Amino acid sequence: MVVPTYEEAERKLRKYLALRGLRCTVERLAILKEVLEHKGHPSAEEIALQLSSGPLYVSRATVYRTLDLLVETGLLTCSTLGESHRHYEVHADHHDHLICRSCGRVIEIRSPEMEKLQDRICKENDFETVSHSLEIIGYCSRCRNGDQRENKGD
Amino acid sequence: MVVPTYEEAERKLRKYLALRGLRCTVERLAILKEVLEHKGHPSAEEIALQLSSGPLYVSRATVYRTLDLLVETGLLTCSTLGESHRHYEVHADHHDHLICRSCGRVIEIRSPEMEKLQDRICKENDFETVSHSLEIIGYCSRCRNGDQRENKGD
DNA sequence: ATAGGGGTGAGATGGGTTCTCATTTAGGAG
DNA sequence: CTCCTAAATGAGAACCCATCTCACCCCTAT
Repeated sequence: MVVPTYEEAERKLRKYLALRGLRCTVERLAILKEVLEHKGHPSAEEIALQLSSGPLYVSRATVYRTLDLLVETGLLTCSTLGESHRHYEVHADHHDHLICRSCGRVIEIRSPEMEKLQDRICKENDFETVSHSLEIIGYCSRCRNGDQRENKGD
Repeated sequence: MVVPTYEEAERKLRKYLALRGLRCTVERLAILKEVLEHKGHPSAEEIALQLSSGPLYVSRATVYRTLDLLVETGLLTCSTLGESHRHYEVHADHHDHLICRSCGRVIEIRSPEMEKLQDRICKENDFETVSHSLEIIGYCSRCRNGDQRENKGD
């Protein structure tokens, strides 16, 4: 829905970099494009792997540095999805995650009520939100109904 | 509030272990006690460090194994608090965390409405909850009012 | 006391991430 | 267009957190 096109994202990135005297490199653009095109919640590793099958080699160090940068710009968001490493995704409309412990499926949920409630809680605590993440770990409908086949949609 | 005393916790642990033919060792009790006495959200590292200044040496491996065990028993809960490693705390009434990006302070919040809303979302998605965690990253009132001194209550 | 299995410590191992530093390169000044 | 400089990259080491392996220890039941 509010997922930005690559062009919009690139424009935003260029602006962010220019304002800070940082450079817009082919590596940064390639990484941005890779995440935008990835359907799912890729890890840094996955992005690096994907890129390695493309025409431009990008080192691991650069992938990590750039993902951090893209999170700072607000173009991406980062969450752990119940695992020990980070997953990235395009920052569109905020949503939360239901994570199935059995098959690994990640269900995205959007709840305006949840957002409103969180805003209220922050106001009550005089707290200024930068980001927030709600992760619910459990078992999805498919797995609860005995359909145990692994279908990692990630 | 519903924080168990050490005696209650020990009793619960002994019961859990006995039921499964596992042993109640001095190391396990020492780690349990250490977490109960820690005001905050210690990491495995911190627990190990704390113990090392006590009379009983406990290896890192045992600290990690035992913390896992204590989470399984339900005596502790585990969350990342926006960092890359785990933090543990006594499992009392469920609560969520506001984490200050500036000073590291962790504010615990309890919201029955939030719990209810989460239950509803899970029901709507035919999802069975095992655990859930809401973490809000931002800036706390103290830091927003220019009081930048670090006061890691952790 | 003895066997058997759970528990521990030491250290290796592993995955994910960050750091260091020499080299390359973007991008503005001339 | 060329130069210059600071920013960015790549290679690999280093790091941190966590787990695994395995020899040894020690309960507990027989």
